[in-house]
Amino acid sequence: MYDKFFSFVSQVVSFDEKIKQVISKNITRVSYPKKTILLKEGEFHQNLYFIEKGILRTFLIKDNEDITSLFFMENDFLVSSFRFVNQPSFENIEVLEDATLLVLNYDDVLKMYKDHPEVNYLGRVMIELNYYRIYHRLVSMLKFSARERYEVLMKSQPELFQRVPLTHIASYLGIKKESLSRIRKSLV
Amino acid sequence: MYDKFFSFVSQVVSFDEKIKQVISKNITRVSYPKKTILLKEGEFHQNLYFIEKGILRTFLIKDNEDITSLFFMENDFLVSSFRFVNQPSFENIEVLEDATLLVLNYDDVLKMYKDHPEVNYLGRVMIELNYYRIYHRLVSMLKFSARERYEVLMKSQPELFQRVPLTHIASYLGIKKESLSRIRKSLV
DNA sequence: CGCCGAGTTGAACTGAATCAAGAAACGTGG
DNA sequence: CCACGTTTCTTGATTCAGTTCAACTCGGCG
Repeated sequence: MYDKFFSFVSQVVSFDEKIKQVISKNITRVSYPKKTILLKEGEFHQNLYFIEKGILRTFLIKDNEDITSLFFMENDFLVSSFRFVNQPSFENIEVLEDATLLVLNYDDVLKMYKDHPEVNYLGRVMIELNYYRIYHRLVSMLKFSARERYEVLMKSQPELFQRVPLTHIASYLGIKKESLSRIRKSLV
Repeated sequence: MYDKFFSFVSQVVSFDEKIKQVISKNITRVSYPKKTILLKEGEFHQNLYFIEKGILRTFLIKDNEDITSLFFMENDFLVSSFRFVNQPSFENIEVLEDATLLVLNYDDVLKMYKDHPEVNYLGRVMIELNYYRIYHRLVSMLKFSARERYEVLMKSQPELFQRVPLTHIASYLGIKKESLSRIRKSLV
């Protein structure tokens, strides 16, 4: 049923059948077409998503400008970090490419964290990995120019450029789409 | 013995005496004078620090330039994120203000994570909070100008300006010290 | 076929960097 | 406790990376 999910997480923890049952009971599989908005600024984020297929992004609005903060794709876990501090989200979540997601209510997840140490173990490791990723993004903002950041992204995630509009990649890199366009031009 | 530590973590989990014993056995309290380098680029980070007193920073070197990525002060937990992926660190750790730290070997921590779910629970929550913090820094880099980032920091962490040199604050904000100086001048 | 969103190009502008020089503050040894 | 050297911070003049605004191209879709 959720084979892809369990085989992915088996890299981190080994779940016995019993715990797989428990987790499975809390999962719903849902498909959304692109452009679906899963969360709006100001709402409380209730869900944790595991992405089986597709691409999503989190984004913020500032002065009519739309800024992509993160992309999520196959095998990523998505929880708005506002959930960690129990505050309404300042960000939005959008489906960029038709997606099938495993949805877990985050309160259910917290309950499993308490009742089933293996689940909490998985949660800790996954967030450590996400932490590592965004920390490196932060560092690259401090350390690299726009062009360098583009080159790093191009090398590390070339498929992203095939799958999402350049506008979103530009704001993700912290630059304007015109600048991205010029950087790309200067590199052919 | 480690009252300050246990009273701080009691906001998150309630540890019984037995587990406090286990943890205490793995703790060493150490004091370092300012300017001590606790980790150098290229080394593997072995420790997790809980800061009882003092200030530390993580920083990177790029072209003879020194870039502060994070500050840590009282009640913060510090682990280099490279530890999460078992890679040598690209960053350095320096003591900025005479510090007393509780030191835990990270392998011991991992062992406690496996053997004692409560410890893993604490670990997960602390990293969630750290994730939230750096995510917001990342977002502020994408969204705000240098001046705005300065104002936000000034409002949220005014004590930082009393305790660490402006050079480090400048690189932490992603700007040069000259620019920080001019921003400060223009705001009096 | 025509519209619409996404991407490109150009010209002018601007926020922050760079380079260079001084001023102030700090701490270490006599 | 002062003196001297070192680090930290400020100021000015100039340059440059990336923005802004506006017009134009292209490809997809109704």
